[in-house]
Amino acid sequence: MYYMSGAFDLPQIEPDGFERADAARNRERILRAARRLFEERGAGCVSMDEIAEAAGVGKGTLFRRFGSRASLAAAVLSERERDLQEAIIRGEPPLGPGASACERLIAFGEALLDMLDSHCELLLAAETGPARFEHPAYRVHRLHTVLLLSEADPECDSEMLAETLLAALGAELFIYLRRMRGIPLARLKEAWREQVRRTVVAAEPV
Amino acid sequence: MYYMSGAFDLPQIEPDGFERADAARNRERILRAARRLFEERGAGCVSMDEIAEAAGVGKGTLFRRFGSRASLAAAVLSERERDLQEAIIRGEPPLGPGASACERLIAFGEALLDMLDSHCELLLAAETGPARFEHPAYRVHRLHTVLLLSEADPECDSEMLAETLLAALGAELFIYLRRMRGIPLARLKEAWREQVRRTVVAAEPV
DNA sequence: CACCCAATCGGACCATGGTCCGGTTAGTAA
DNA sequence: TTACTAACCGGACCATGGTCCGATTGGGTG
Repeated sequence: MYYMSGAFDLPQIEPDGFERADAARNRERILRAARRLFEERGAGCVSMDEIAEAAGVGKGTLFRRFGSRASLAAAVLSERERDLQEAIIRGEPPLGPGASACERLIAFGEALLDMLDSHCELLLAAETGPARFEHPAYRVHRLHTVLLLSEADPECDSEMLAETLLAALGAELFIYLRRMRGIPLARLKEAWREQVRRTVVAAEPV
Repeated sequence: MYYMSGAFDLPQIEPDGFERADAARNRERILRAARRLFEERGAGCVSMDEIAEAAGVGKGTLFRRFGSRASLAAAVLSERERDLQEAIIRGEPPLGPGASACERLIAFGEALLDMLDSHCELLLAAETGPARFEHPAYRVHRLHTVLLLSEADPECDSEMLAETLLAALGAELFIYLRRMRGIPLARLKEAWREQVRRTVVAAEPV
């Protein structure tokens, strides 16, 4: 297992690990309200004011706890993200350990595409702003990809290749291809498989 | 030459090709003011109100002519874009016709990276919003990539591969890698070369 | 229980991208 | 030159993400 366990939580602003009772209560309220509204009406059609009101909380509180809209969306997604990370670290092959690096990378991308398929709006909301690439979730995806690429080809510039490969799994592109172009999920997956296969196979020829 | 000449202009809203004298004058004013302000202070630090004021024009006019901030940024970039398209269509190899598909694709990406290096903020501004992938400039880049990929490997799903390859040249990722991670332009170019080489070479082995 | 202070709360406030519509004007036709 | 109209103009207006700071309160301390 290459990762240090516990390093992948998706923390909010919890500097010292202590949280006052009212703060904790409000955080839960906000998350519940956000989850509900996002699901009911689509993440793109819910304003922060609405979430604050639905949570029975002031706007200031909302933003102090979660910092930004993107960050709130990420927090709402964190359960799903945790599941994915769990499957990557300790799950069955091909997503988890045991399969070849190429197979694992393909499975990882497909899992991400599945997640996009069911939560694309939320992911899109989470992917706005320059902090995107510094977010713990993205870091994990990147690290995972880098390690798999290095395993497949120790010579390659895995850090860069990981970055360019992951760019293909962005929510904006996904939504465009699926919604505006009507491309089926299966074709996106096939394209990912092909892309990974070519990127990796060129190093370790069949 | 695969493209129909003249199809690559980056038109604003010019429904019937006629433009009243005052309208034309204002459009020029706006473009000049935008170009100047963007250059002076960076595209990220100029608001639409400021541009309107600098152009001596009302906000309504600004938005009617250019539709959105992204669109205005694209319009300001259109000269550069036109040069690039010219070089692709009629320029010297390896960017223009005459080189192999792989070489041309590499040269194309490097040209785009150069453009990003000198106008990343403007490109970032132009790449916001869902209309991004429908913009004439992006369409041209996509078409060019698709055709080169098909040429290199007629069997591949060139439409999808083009989309995923181009995702690696997005302004957001570029800015993150260069500014926050401090990665030199040369390394980004090398990564692009490698990515293209692997994608294409897997089809037509050396 | 009384006190205290740091953390928290919440709503007024701000900046900005984008919309709307009543008033104005460029071009045309007589 | 005049009259007419479609297009254009511009600034008031709106929605929304995000900030600020005075008032409040949780919870440890004596």
